[in-house]
Amino acid sequence: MAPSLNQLRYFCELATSGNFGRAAARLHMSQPPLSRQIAALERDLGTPLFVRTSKGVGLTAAGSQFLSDATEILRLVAQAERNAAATGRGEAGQLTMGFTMCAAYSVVPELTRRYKRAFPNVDLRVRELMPNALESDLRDGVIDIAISFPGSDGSRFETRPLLREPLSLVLPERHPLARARKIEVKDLAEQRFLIVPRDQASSLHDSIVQCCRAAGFDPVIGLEVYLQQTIVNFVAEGLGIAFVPASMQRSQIKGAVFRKVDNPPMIDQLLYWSLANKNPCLAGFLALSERQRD
Amino acid sequence: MAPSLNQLRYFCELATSGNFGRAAARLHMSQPPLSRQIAALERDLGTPLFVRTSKGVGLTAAGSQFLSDATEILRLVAQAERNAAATGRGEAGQLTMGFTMCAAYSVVPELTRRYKRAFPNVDLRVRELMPNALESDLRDGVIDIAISFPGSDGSRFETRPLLREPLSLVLPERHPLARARKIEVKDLAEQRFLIVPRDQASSLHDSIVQCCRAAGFDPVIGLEVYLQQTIVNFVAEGLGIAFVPASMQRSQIKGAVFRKVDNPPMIDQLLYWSLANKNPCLAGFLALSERQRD
DNA sequence: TCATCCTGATACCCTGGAGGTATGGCGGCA
DNA sequence: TGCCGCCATACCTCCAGGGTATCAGGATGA
Repeated sequence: MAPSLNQLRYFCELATSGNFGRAAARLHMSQPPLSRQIAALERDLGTPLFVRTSKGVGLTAAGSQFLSDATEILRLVAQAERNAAATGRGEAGQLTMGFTMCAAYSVVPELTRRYKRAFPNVDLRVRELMPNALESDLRDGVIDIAISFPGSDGSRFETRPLLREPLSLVLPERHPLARARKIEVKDLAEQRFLIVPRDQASSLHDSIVQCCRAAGFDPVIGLEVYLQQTIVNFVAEGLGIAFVPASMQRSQIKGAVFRKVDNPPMIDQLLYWSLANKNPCLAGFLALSERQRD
Repeated sequence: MAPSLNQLRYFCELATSGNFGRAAARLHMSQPPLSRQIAALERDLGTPLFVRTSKGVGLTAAGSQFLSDATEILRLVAQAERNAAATGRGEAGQLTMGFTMCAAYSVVPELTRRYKRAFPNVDLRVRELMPNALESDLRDGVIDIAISFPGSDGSRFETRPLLREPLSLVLPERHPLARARKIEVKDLAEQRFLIVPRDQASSLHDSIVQCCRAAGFDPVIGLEVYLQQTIVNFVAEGLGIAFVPASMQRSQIKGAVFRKVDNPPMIDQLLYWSLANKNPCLAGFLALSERQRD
């Protein structure tokens, strides 16, 4: 017969009290059942834990060994209770956030900082992913939250707008337009654009194309590039010009300059999550991201 | 209400089985009480641990957290049971052995080697002590076992003879007698003896003095020295000659040579222990030291 | 579409074990 | 020697935890 947790508690109290009567009082019970429980424990373990004398009890060698083990067990049980409760409330556990690289420059840093402060015991993990990978990872539960542009089909997920930011024009530093005091979209009609492929980030692609059309021309696509970061690098190398999220300016790339334009294309950063996701940490994150919006 | 160990067992089995019916079968119980116990556990912890579907159960985030904690707790409980039982049988725990330095050269190495092999889980500690300190340390429980010469008053303790060994004569290497083919005790009548004080090790002291008297002279005491090891060092320095346990030869001291003599003084190494000592490891040690004698 | 079969939950019963009180036996102490 | 404090034992009570029977709901296949 295995020991019960109550027996461990009784044992620890008796070991520290050194006397059945006092231990029983502290345990809010009478002395005889305590005697019996300790006797049963010793019988189950197959060895005496206490030496009984006329003025109390002392630990045997097996008793001291068992005292340290039992204390540790009771500590862990209390810990496990707290852990489970905290995890259930979303105050502990693990939360994985996926985002496209360029979101990392705008909302993600501030959001993670605030979340870590509000939920210090949650293990927050971040993953940088290609925009089209976010959807499958979100569905499969690889990530709990995605931060990205409006996608091809986000209808399966819940969304919340996080940020609406203008796109900035990025030019090679020796480009003639880099010296202009003011740039309008129609000035770009003859330029070669670097742009993300439509199947990767339709909203970003479409936003740029429609902005050009509103200015009276169809943009000339020089090269299709997946990552915003790479686009900026390629612009710096003189491969063309591009519209990228304004927050990309924070990445200091030598050879590329950023310029504002009138009526620029706009892009939304959205928060995606799945209602099927039962991670309790999710609720805390959503509450926090909502507060940020206010 | 705190969880019970049974609830932890039920929880772990259910978490691995993934289904109430199968888990109940493996636990040799019926399904309804299992359902109730799990429900009670969840109520006590204040958070659901499982998501129930029509084809089984899955863990929530709190559930996975609790699974790892509960598994660890159950492992520790089993471990604690084994520990206590082993300690009770003297197969684990701690045993402290005290001995005089010169015993370290004869019986102690072999004894410790055999004990460690027979009881690998006992933490065997050794202490080198002055002969007269052994008695008080044994009485106070600082050491469980003492190995020493017959003392002034060992009557309070149990004893068992371990070894009876002759004393060897130790001489400075340039001493005239060092070249003699044969040495008798009476040849030493004019020599200055280094000897342990009588209050430190009466039997060793008396054995030497009586051996000399049997050869017809009272030994000339040149210097009284506490430790056998120091005696050998002082002989090497030319301060006198001495009788020391033959096993001291293993300590290679430059400048000292050992010689056998006819009818040398003999000395016993005794094992001392106290009946009041309840350390379960003691019995194993005694059984083992008895077998060695055979 | 409905019967069937799986799932887990609920209602009710019954027994064993844990706690309570009263008391016994024993050693230390005045 | 009688008293006091210690722990163990005897006996009672009650409820927690297990059992059986059954319900409720979703999947599945004829």
